[in-house]
Amino acid sequence: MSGGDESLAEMFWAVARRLRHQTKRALAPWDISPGHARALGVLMRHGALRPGALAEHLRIAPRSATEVIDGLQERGLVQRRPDPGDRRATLVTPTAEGERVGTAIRQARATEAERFFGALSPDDRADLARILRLLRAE
Amino acid sequence: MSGGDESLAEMFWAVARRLRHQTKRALAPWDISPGHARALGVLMRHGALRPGALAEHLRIAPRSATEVIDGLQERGLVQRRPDPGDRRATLVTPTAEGERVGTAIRQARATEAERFFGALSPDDRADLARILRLLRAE
DNA sequence: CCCTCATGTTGAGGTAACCTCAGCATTATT
DNA sequence: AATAATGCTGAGGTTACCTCAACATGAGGG
Repeated sequence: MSGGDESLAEMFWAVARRLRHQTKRALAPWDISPGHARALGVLMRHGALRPGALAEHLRIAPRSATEVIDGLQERGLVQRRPDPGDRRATLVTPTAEGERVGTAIRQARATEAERFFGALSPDDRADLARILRLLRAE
Repeated sequence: MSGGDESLAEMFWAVARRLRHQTKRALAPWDISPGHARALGVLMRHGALRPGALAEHLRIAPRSATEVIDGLQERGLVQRRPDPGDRRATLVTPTAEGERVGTAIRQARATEAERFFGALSPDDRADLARILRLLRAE
């Protein structure tokens, strides 16, 4: 029983590593780090966010969001503009280029995920989804 | 179809995060980083390793193994001694304290994994194990 | 109205975990 | 022997985070 569980965790991490490498490969064409891609994704879903709010979504310190935004801005993927409602604050939005890249990344990721989990039968996928939901919820 | 897969990946990462936090909690009593714990585990399984071999097991650069070993040595968990068969080389082994801590960590981790995956029915665990094996193998 | 306190962002500086490259001591090959 | 390969580590760099303090602005109480 407990031996079985130990190897469940091990197998889980082995799969996680494979999935991580694969997503990294999927990102390679854009030469963007997973962290930056994640931030861009959040910004695309929300449209405009203050650095502090972005930090919350990414679960990093506000100061660290500043750096992520700096990086994306250098690449021309996002822009800062003053928040019209609060002159302390800044709003960050994807640029047109950012939208383009973000969309392409989302699609590439979906394709890679399809390839990854496509190895499973539809039944297995359904089982996996159900079990993951259980493990996530708790 | 592809939508289902996208969220499979998302769910997978959500579970991974939960599992990671939990293992970190399990490690807290020993105030040791996941990386150090992993290295100690490898050393316990192999008995004595050269830094280079440890690096291979951990999939890091040889130079980085030196640093991991430095850290474990400072805490008194491992020791270096010259390789009797090759005077260029060094052998790294857990100290008595290292064995003690390593064993305790292994047990704590097994207990935590039990708690984590214990939420599943035996059937679900079997399904998960089978599916993870498929995803890992490929 | 003004004073204090809270909030939002960022500069300065730090840490952990990795990396490469070069140097030194050895061992292996020719 | 001389040359090449191997094993470790010093020096120094990168990335992705962190905390703490400064500064500007906003909000509430007297």
